[in-house]
Amino acid sequence: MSESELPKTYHPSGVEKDLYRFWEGSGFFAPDMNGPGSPYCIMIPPPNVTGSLHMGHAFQDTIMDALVRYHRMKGDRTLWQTGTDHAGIATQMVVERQLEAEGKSRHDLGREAFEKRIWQWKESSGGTIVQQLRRMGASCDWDRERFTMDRELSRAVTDVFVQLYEDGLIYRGKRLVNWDPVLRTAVSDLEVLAEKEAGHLWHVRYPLEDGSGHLVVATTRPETMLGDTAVAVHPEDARYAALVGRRVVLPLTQRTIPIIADTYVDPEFGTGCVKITPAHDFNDYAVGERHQLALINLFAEDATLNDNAPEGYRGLDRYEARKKVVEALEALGLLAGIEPHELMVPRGDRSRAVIEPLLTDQWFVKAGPLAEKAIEAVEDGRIRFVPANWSKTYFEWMRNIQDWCISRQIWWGHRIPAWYGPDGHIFVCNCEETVYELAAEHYGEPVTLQRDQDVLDTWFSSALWPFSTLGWPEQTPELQAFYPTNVLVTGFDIIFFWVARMVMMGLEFTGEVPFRDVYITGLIRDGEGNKMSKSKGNILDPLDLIDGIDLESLVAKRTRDMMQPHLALRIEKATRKEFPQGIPAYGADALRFTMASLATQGRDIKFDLGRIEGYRNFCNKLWNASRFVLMNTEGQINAPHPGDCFMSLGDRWILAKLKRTTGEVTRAIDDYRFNDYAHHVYQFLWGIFCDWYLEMVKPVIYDESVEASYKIAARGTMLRVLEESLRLLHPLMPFITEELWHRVSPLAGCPGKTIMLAPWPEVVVLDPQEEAIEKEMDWVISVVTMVRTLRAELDIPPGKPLRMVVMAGDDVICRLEKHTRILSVLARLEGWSRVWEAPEGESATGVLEDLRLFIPLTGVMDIGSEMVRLTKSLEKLEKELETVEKKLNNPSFLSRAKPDVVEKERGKQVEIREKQQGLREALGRMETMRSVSR
RNA sequence: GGGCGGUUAGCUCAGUGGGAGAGCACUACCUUGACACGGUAGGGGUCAGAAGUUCAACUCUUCUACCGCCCA
Repeated sequence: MSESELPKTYHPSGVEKDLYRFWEGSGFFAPDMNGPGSPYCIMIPPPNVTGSLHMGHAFQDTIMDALVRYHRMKGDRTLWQTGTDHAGIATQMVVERQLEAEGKSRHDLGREAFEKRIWQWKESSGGTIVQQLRRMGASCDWDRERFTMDRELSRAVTDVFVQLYEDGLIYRGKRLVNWDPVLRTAVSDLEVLAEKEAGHLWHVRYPLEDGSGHLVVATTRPETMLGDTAVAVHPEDARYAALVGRRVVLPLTQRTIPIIADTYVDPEFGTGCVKITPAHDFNDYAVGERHQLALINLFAEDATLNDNAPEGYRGLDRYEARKKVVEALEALGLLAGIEPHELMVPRGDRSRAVIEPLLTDQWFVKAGPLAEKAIEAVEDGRIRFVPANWSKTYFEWMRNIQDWCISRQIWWGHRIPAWYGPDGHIFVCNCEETVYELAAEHYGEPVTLQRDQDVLDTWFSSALWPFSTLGWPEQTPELQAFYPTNVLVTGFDIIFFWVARMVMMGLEFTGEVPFRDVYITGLIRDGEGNKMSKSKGNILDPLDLIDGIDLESLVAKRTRDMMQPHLALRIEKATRKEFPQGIPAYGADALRFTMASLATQGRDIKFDLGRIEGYRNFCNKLWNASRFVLMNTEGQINAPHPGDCFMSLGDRWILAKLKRTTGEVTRAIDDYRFNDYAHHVYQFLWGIFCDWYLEMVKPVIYDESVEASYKIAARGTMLRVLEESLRLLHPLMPFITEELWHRVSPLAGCPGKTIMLAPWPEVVVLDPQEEAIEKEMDWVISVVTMVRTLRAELDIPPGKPLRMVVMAGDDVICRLEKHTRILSVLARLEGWSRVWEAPEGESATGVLEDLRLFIPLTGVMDIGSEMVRLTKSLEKLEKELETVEKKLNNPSFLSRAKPDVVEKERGKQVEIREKQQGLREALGRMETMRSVSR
């Protein structure tokens, strides 16, 4: 729709999808590898392939896209590398659930068929999130999309594993790890969430071996007592000092165990006497190591009791066993008491199962040496956290880093490149054929090898993402150009999981940091500040904000597939109350702008629907402003670069303001201050361009008596300013700016295929002349505002034209003469005349510096209300004067404060006094008038 | 227990060593030829509390209260 008029309201749904197709189809997202610009690269934190877009993604993707679009416009060779993560456990669970629905398990299929099935699933349903990303307007280079299980990336994973193994940084060992008994795999400590839950504290009597009495131990897990190998007390606990070194009989078993002293015990907690179960508790494990205690592993991999437990307990689930142990103790009279107790329960972040510390053979990355280099990189500033405070969190974790358990007992993921010989000898190799040769060499004859069944933690491959996606280990042109990348945008919740590990791996394998800046975003919460979660039913789907959704669909969506169906009713009720009309379609631009405007550093975000509505309105405002500009310029002569002599003060002023805004906006983006970016561009377009400039233009282009050259200059200016501000806004609101730019840019004399590749406006400092213009216009605006205020406060109909009488010096009169047209139109004045004394009759009075302004209102004015108004103003001024004079009467202030500050206060004093003077005179006249009329 | 952060207008939040800001909400008026998803004007805050540094503190320091997050 080129020549036809724009509709009165902006409808994002009508343009977004087409524009995105146009961009993607035209290849605008790809970097020009041979271009002259400096490289700029952002790696997307690869979303989980099973995932769908949530508010956190929408937030981070907005920021990344804004940065990328900005740099692309600046002429940088810009790459936004995208892709997805294979999400081992999550993906396996999705497909297993599908199988379950068919009445099958993955074991029925077998490993190979199961993996094939996952690939099939990935091809058909794995792309949800990348399609949703497109709806956000994300300008990633889709041609370079990667998946962590791609052959090239898998090769990088294997190479890294082999090298770390050869360098002694990966080892296999039997250690206590976090075990998920439902998924039956090890998980890393980061994948375990400790949650407060209600439980009990059982007090159990352990009889002394010599029958001379008993100790009472307190435990939250009585079933593990079957694996106790000691009882511990604090070495300085006088109550038990005499008992250390003696033995107790472990109830329900035939064993006796020692009483040991260890500072780990908190004498204040419980009885000050604790049981030590080294195979089932991380702290006890450490105690056991210090005291060379035996490890008795009680659990099978599904957390049922194994043969190390006494007969009668074997095969029981851990909670059944707990019940039975407690009953048995009670029967023996060994249960001293039970009290309610709140404890931290470790749960798997995927399965929600209670995690069990379990002794198993696993692969580990020795993190210490890697962490040292990673700490240095942040210390010496090669990597910078934004906000800087996050570096503390990073250091804290890095300095207390634990070895990383990287093996998982699942099927979906990168298979560990390790083989076992007949005698258990380990061969690690990046090539299956070579490993047999190695083994043959080792044993002196060909042997059969058993490949390790485990796969690697998904985060292992994610840690390589910044370079594996660019082709590493090959030295590709992409790797040369784009690594190290410029900035990583991510949430604080994965600093440990991902950021820290990327730094370690990046430094180890490329010798370089993976990124320069790490911009850490807050968490998006709901309007009340709660985390958004399915079970709370307070999730907002970014796509629903873009497209809108009716109430019934929203309710259905929020209550679908509930883990706890009883919550559904409550969620439905809350949803109906919060969104009685459903959610209107706000469009991607409004959502993005909202995200940016809320993106203040170092703070979580309560998502406020009022904001997105406001920014939808902003879109509409921009749309209509453009509509106005187009209506008045299409088919007209519009000088693209208007000759100076025909430009009005308004024209020069808006250009100066645009210049200032360009500087502010550019600085804001460079500093990752997206809220400032949003604010400045919003303020400029709405508060300055629409509210003042376009209103100033109207009299010029509508008034037939105005000479054509001035009209041309005004039209040219408004086109130029609109065109340039569309470019300033484009990184945040790509769709509407593109749509408008296609119409505006040809008229502005700078047509192009896309605003995406139009140049970013140049930052230039304002010259003194422009600053003077700003001041001049500020004054005009003050006069207009003063008249409007008088009109409003004295209840004069806004449409009624007024005559203004002024009393002022020649220079002010001269100024007024210069700006008569603007003043008359914007303040709705019929005209004005000069006087040398305040007019006699009834009139409203305003004072601006040395300008006295009177609006004669004979017979119309309510003298009483004018007196109230004047008195109020005077009271306010009196207070202001008081604070100013307090300072000026303080000798220390005069001597110690900076001269310009003192000068400023003096100026204020003069200004206030002038104004007081004028208002007092006016008040005096009112009083006279009132007494006369009586 | 250790670490980090927050407390500013009714709500959501910026801000800074020298005259308290925005958006939304609110009040009054307005179908003015871009826009009622609009216009004009306006009301509203002892900047959590206390002490200190300073000529000057919402801003810097210390303490207290409350709220939140991470780690143990």
